[in-house]
Amino acid sequence: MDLARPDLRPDPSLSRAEMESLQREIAAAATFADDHALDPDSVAVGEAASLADGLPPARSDAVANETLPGTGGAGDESEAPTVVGVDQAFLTDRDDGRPDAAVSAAVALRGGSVIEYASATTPLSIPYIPGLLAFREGDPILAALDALDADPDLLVCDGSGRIHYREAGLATHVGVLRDVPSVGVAKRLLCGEPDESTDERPEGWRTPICADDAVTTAEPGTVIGHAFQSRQYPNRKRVNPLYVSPGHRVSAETAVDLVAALCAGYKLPETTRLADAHAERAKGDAA
DNA sequence: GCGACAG
DNA sequence: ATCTTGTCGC
Repeated sequence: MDLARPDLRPDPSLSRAEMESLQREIAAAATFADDHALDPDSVAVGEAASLADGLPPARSDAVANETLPGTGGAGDESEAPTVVGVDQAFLTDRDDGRPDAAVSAAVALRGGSVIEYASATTPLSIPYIPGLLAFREGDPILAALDALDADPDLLVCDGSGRIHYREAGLATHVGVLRDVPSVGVAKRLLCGEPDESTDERPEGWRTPICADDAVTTAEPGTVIGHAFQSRQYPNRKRVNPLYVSPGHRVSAETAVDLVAALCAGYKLPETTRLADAHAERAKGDAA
């Protein structure tokens, strides 16, 4: 599976206490600061993909991904970073409470357009438990990333990163195991407290999420993410904000700037919309 | 015991 | 997350 930190890979038979302990190690190994200075402008998506008539085709981008013989290879500044969105759908046996499987999708974007789709189907180990989501969805996500040829400069995960009881949400978990910059985008708040009320805020508005008593590994008041109003209707009922947090190697501020740049008129960033749609397609193909 | 709890 | 119909508004 090519993990950057194989020592932190969860054993399938961990107890709950062991999973929580591993999360503290993962959080300790995580960096909640910008080290490679990903520029939000370089990942910006101009126009939203229209999911109405199917997913957009993956643009062939083999040349840009190739290392030319005799050339340096690393870090071509003229090329836009590869941003990979991951999401999953689940298969349930209709018959009698049979165990289900996760269908994970990874979609790679460069310069605002899709360059590759990948997916993987993985048996599920544990049920959903708040705070332990990464132990259910982590391996399936890694499997989808393994199926991807492109190598990510940034991962966008469906769920929290640092906004987590032990600062080790799904985005942090995956980011640390692969040692790749990552951000978490959640539709609901797991823990922490918004600085200001999130009611009826205009598009583009944001406020810090500060650690509260539920966050056991951080001083109360530590900024662990942001609420971000990515979308708002002019005349209609309110839209809930997104909860954006650093996964790994990204600061809270940059995380929300990156997600803002990846939004193109919908509540969810394009990476998430496309990964969600691809997971549904793959699920349908399986069934 | 009660409340809170990503996907 | 998943199971599902209609409904409102741009």
